[in-house]
Amino acid sequence: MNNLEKVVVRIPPSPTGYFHIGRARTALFNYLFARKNKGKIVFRIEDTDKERSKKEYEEDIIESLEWLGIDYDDFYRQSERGEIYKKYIEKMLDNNSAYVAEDEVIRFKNPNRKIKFDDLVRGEIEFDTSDLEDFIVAKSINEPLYHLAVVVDDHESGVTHVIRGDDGISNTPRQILLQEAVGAVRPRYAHVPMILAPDRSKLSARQGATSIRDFRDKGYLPQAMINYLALLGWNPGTEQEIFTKEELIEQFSLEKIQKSGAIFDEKKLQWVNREHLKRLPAEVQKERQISALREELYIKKRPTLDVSSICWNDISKENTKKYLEKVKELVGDDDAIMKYAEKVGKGNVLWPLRYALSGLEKSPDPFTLMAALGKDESISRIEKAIQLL
RNA sequence: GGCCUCAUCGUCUAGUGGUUAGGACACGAGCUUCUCAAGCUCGGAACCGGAGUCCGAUUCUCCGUGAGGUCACCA
Repeated sequence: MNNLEKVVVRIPPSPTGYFHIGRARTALFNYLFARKNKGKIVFRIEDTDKERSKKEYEEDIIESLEWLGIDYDDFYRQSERGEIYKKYIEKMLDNNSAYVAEDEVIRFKNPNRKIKFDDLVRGEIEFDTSDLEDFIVAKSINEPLYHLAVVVDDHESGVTHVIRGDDGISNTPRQILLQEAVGAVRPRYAHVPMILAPDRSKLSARQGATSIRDFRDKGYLPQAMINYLALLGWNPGTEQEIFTKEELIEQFSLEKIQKSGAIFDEKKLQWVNREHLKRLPAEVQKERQISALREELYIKKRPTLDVSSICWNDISKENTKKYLEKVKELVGDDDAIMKYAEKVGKGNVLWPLRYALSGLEKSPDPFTLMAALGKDESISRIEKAIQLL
């Protein structure tokens, strides 16, 4: 790449399913690379297959990209570009690089030669295309197939870098052949490894959450999602693990992309998410925590308390009862409760209070619990504990 | 099966022709009167195998093995 060339990348999903994390990560790498190099991003919907393409999926892809914060500069659908493909098919028929076979489909005339290309993440890769048959480029003059549509669109959009999943490696020689047949410039290729399921098999919907919307629905932060996705198969060469989007753009480079596939680990995603949560303003954190808490079982349904767990350490039942009665009167005034707790011993008051509210040895702090439960329910739970004592 | 690609802790990874092979997540242990599903400290845990090159290979080469991808009128 020389300095005069403007980088153009593409994000080309096919609307045949919900936007999954593998495609999202490839989209992210394209995004980071383009933004880092002040380039352009073309977002195109590959919907040449009319049977399998659905509007619902297209909408999901658009929403998911927006949620992740991956924006783009140009947008189009292949289904709206029939005239353009037609022009190229005619050209190929004219220059004899394609022909109409007996079965009426349009086939590419394979020149059967060796194709070598320099992959930006894997180095030199060579194929012998005599292993391939005369593959079909269009069902008819008005119905182009994948390989042709990709080559034409990349050419027309001036794409300079094709950054895609490594399942595209074996498609590359075919596409290079087509580029030569229609007189298109060959873009630079970068094949990134795939995201794998825990058993190292291909990720599929059967293995649980795999689409971006699943993670959005679970409450993950978009900034945590792109942070974690970026780290799967790429690293900055330093020990930094938590990044803002701007930092990712700043530090991204294709050279640091890994060659082998990576297993998606939700545990680590959870950790990255917590780290991003900590960086949010305190009020926002509190609000999020409270609304997440309301979904918890022990908040929805009153827990059963174990009498022996109510008192803190060796504090007597009588004293604990006294503390809880005082706190009961103060519910609604967190500062007053805290002041009281500091006066008579924080653990003496806060442990039984927290336990009365949650019924758990470990839980969020009592003030957050009260906020999630509301004043009335908090008071009844405290009363219940007092009764037991 | 043909072709292509890949191979460091359980997972994500750093790294080098000579290192106590580093970090993070997860896991285990311990500590902590409690705004405790947290925090802190400590710990166990890896260079797929075999040849070759070399004074010396985890690192370079070759061969195995394993894994993945791809071989559609899908993309």
